[in-house]
Amino acid sequence: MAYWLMKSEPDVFSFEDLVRKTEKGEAEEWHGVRNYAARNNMKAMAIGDEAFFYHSNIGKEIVGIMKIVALAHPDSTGELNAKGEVVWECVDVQSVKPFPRAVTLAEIKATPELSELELVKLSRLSVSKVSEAEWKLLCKMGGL
DNA sequence: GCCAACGTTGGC
DNA sequence: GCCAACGTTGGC
Repeated sequence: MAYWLMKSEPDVFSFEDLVRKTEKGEAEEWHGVRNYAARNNMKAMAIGDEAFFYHSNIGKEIVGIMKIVALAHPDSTGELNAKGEVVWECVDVQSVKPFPRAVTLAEIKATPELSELELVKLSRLSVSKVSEAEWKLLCKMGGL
């Protein structure tokens, strides 16, 4: 079981949007990732892996937990290459639970134990890894 | 709105 | 295969 962190701009797709879909029994395709490192992380995901949902730009905070419900598959919004293949892939996710308290980027940066978090070190990576120790600490900071 | 970090592209 | 130019992301 691995842990991840995935970013979305909430005015495009927010955690609340994901909760609404999950309540209807639907899953969300995490489409639109156009970065190889992020794609490789998604290909490494297993069903049941959990991920933090981070609101970038607006909020800049971790707002909840989601889980991987489908392995990486071709991105339905992905462009085709010269051979007619879809280059980009993505996983499907559903919400698990919101954080009682959102954990802001400022708080994360102020926490020495989180100084190695990929969210901090590789700020432009939209799908990053989280270690088990980091995961537990962030859950605690989020009030879980 | 600016800028730093970083990925991608294209000329050589 | 190197590197400069350019585009994009995301924090401030």
